[in-house]
Amino acid sequence: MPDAIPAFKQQIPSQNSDRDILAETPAYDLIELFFFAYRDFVSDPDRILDEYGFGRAHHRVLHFVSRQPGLTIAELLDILRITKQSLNRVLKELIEKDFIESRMGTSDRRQRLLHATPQGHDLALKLAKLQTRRIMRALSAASPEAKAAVSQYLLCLIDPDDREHVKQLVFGPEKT
Amino acid sequence: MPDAIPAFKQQIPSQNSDRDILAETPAYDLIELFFFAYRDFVSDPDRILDEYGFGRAHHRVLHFVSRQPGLTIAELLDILRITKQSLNRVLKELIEKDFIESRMGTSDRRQRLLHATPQGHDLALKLAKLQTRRIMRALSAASPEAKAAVSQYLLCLIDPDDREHVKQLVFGPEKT
DNA sequence: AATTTTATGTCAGCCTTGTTGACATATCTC
DNA sequence: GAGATATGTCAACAAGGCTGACATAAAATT
Repeated sequence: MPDAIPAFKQQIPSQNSDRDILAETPAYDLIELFFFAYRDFVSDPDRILDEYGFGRAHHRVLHFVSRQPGLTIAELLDILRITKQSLNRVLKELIEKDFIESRMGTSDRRQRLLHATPQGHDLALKLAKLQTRRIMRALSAASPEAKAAVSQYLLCLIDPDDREHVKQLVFGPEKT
Repeated sequence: MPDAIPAFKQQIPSQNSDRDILAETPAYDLIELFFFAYRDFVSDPDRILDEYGFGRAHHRVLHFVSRQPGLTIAELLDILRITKQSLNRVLKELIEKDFIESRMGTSDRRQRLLHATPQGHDLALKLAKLQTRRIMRALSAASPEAKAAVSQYLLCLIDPDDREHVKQLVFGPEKT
């Protein structure tokens, strides 16, 4: 992946006080904007999920299953970072209500390969479009390079150990 | 599709495909990156809060009270968008453990003006610095204009009705 | 002065979604 | 065949949301 242009990458090392201030002065603006943005970002889906008797936990599961047909339980647990008991509760409801189906693995028959049903895909898409509308509105108010900057920023907020994994999930397998 | 006002029904036909793609193709990358980034962003404070017997809810309350000494209950409820009962549960604990103190309002004695104690400010600052470290790491991997782009983006993700309010909270009262 | 509205506090109970621990089953691997 | 692995399930608990009802003091209105 393309690194930042070296000339822009570094700070001015001449003044230690600058570095200290950067390290020690809290970035209240970005901390708080992140909170408010996330608060509103998840509120759109919430309203619709309510109509189906689902919550945010159902949304996360449905989203990733819809995006990656054939996802296994273990992979899903790794993405969501919750316990299998927590996952199972919401997954069971999604299966019972016919939004997700669970097929036995072919190569390893212990695994469950999760797939969204047509109904499941519809709901997932509906919710994704809602959030996309909000995103597009925000991007359209910004510069053309904003999207790349925002993606890069969000990616680097993620724990370094996970970054490659997330990149694969989000942008698909590398073509190398 | 139901009737629309004819003149507004469609844009210039030549650009319809562009607009449709923008409106209809989900921005999966930004949706998912936002999820993963938020997941890790809140995980740093979580570890420390645990040592104090606090959770995320306590963090939010302490953060905004520490940032805005003299905040009232009503203002805090408006920021957090939770019920007073939910707020009261965590606020009571923060007051009992001497991280926040509640003073009677001077002009309106029904109000409670919330202030962080020295201990409260210390913890709030510690957590903010932790998150700032993550933010700075992410910004340093990006272009110099990234910070402005990210701020702008996050701000525009917020509900339009709230945007001015949040701007005031985050950037302070305008000098006009 | 009496009434109404507002800001806050509190009790009681419920829901969602996270947790831990223990145990069961089928299947794969060695 | 033995052990490891992927998943399912039961039970209990905790955090942090919610609603509804009711209480109090102080401000605002009439």
